[in-house]
Amino acid sequence: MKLALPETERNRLKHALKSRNRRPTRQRTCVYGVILEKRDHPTADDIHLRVREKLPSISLATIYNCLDTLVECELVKQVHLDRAPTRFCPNRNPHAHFHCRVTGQVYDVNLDDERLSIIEKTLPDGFTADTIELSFIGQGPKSDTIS
Amino acid sequence: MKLALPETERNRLKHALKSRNRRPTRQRTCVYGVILEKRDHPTADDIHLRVREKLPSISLATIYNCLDTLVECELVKQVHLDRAPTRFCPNRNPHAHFHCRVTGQVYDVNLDDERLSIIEKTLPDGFTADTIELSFIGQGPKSDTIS
DNA sequence: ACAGAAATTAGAATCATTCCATTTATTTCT
DNA sequence: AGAAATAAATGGAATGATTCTAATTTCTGT
Repeated sequence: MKLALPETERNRLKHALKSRNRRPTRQRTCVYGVILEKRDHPTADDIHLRVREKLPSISLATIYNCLDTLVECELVKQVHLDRAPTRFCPNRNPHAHFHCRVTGQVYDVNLDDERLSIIEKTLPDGFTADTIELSFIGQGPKSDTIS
Repeated sequence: MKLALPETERNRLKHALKSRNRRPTRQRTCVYGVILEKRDHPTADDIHLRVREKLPSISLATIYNCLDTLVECELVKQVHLDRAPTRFCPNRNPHAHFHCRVTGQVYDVNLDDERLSIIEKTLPDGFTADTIELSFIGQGPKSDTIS
């Protein structure tokens, strides 16, 4: 069973888990590997399908459990778009998301410190945010129509 | 049955509906009134409870229908926080949301044009957004602890 | 190898939301 | 105004992502 998880990432996972007294199980490693492999913001279901190619008997509940753990460990972020199924993203840098109405694709949009601090300054006195979620909805570049 | 919906708002509703060939029903008027009355970002369920004080036999399905219509008419915006129940907001100006972890309260945060355009410029070429969603999660001012 | 703790599993339960078929209200036409 | 046509409201069933539960399996430390 090849997990194809690069050394760096495998170590990151191990350390993040160990520091929280969680075990690096086959399932967790594989779920993390799948998320890193194709960074297209898959849903839990997508991930389930992909992981099953490597661990055919893994259950959806386990996928959810693993994802919860990875999110706790801050290795993976959840992406919420309306009330559509949660998507998962291994990009650990500050970034926004762009949702294309036409293709349904989700893109990461890098957020530089400059802009980030401008956005933060929007908050009135007395408010402190530990998380900022920014998303754009519109038309992406691959959605050009022919007509 | 007092609907307590100010003239301006009542007209806004009528016009918005008429322009889309939708009818200004008692239920729609009342739902809109309730949302304007207490701007605390209620859920569909909250709204159901409040509207029932005026229209005791209104069904939850109708609340959802009315809300859909109001959203279509751009009189009301949906606010999504993780996968928690959708909340509704009659603030039609560009604004962000702040979610307090401690109290669960949701606040509107005004977004000036300046900042808005800076945020928009984050998008790479080829992307055009018609909607921007910005939310902050953290501690609000009323959540001070005593300890 | 053993005891205790942590993870995985299948399936049931939850719950916001949507769908459906029917009834009721509103508008339009004459 | 009254009838026909259209839109909306209604209750209940259905959906579907996610969470929970109880039982089994797998680790870890001794």
